[in-house]
Amino acid sequence: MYVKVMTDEQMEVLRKQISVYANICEKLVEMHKAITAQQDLSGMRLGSLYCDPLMTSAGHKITSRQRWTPTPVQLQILERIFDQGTGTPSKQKIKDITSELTQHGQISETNVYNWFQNRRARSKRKQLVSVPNNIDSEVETEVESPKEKKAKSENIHLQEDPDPRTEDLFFQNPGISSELHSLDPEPNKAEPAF
Amino acid sequence: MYVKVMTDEQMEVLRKQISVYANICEKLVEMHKAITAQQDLSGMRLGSLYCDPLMTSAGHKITSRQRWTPTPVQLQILERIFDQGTGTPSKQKIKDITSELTQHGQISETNVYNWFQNRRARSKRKQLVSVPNNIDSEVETEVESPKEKKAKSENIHLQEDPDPRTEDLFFQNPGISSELHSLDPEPNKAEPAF
DNA sequence: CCTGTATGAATGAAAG
DNA sequence: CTTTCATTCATACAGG
Repeated sequence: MYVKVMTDEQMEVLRKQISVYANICEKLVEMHKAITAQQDLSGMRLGSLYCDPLMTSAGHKITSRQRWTPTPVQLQILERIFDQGTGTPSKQKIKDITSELTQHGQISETNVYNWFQNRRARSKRKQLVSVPNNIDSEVETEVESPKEKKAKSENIHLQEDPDPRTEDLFFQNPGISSELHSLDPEPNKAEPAF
Repeated sequence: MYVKVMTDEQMEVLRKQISVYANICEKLVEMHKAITAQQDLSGMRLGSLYCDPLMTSAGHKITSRQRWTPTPVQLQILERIFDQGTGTPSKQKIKDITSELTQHGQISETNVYNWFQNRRARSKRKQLVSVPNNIDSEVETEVESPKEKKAKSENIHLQEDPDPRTEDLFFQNPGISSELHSLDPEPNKAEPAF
């Protein structure tokens, strides 16, 4: 049998794309309902399009669950390494750690990388909070870090985006498409009519 | 290297699912536009789904969003340019791009520059290969083939998930509502994978 | 069931 | 260019 080969990454991309669509649909339907609740729209039914092909009857989204969660063992090891002070376990180190942790459950280098990033960042934030010396007795939308050179309102470019026409924009491109092209090495049309 | 193998049928199913979503979304949007031609929907973002007008408390000015975020259109354009292979855009190029994008939302040259930097860097990191067989774990200066022939096994990592139900459903449910003509999921991108 | 919180992941910006 | 930091988004999970 002729088969195609995909990497896990590609699989993930596909899953995401579908997820995105599922999400949009959900949102649109919601919006639609809200709006039409007060209008007559009998003529505007969508037919049977309404629901989601990708949702199980349990209401569980198929596209969900993609988030890694460290097992207790892994977490323990990670914490230990983190505490060793070896700040940024760059590249090679990551690989080592990953392969070690792999024996205690599914994990990838990216996971490890992210974990350290987050661990570090949050550990830092924690400290800032625990230093109540600086008082901002006012509702500050943001805490000015005393030790960080917050080059804030400098050349940051905000974007309020009051733009209400977002709907149109959203569909012009599935976004992740750029990584999907190699999925179709088959000279056939993209959508063989069978 | 781990890869998943799909049959043509499975590929087809996936493609169809995406098509269906694309189609539904299109219709919903269309309908939505028709209905809300003059209604106020601002604040309802579809993209990230936050319907947050950013007016947190007592009219405290929205100090948030100090970070630029590309609008879908901008992103699309950027991706396209990126895919054209013309790596690091020159200074002049950046200017051009910026002015083009300006028409689709607030943006600065710095934003564009950063975007390309990041895009490239991350795209490169994508091809991390964690081949356990690959011993000789010396300094892995392994720069991969010029073209992406990566087979990274980056993916979703489930652990001893006692709840395996969703995983399998992914490829089933080919049937969805009727109407669906072939909507090409991703018509372009002729990047040679080789 | 719905709301709040912890935390994995994504990404713009900046440092090195 | 490569690596790191900061902020934000989204989700798993606990509590009401």
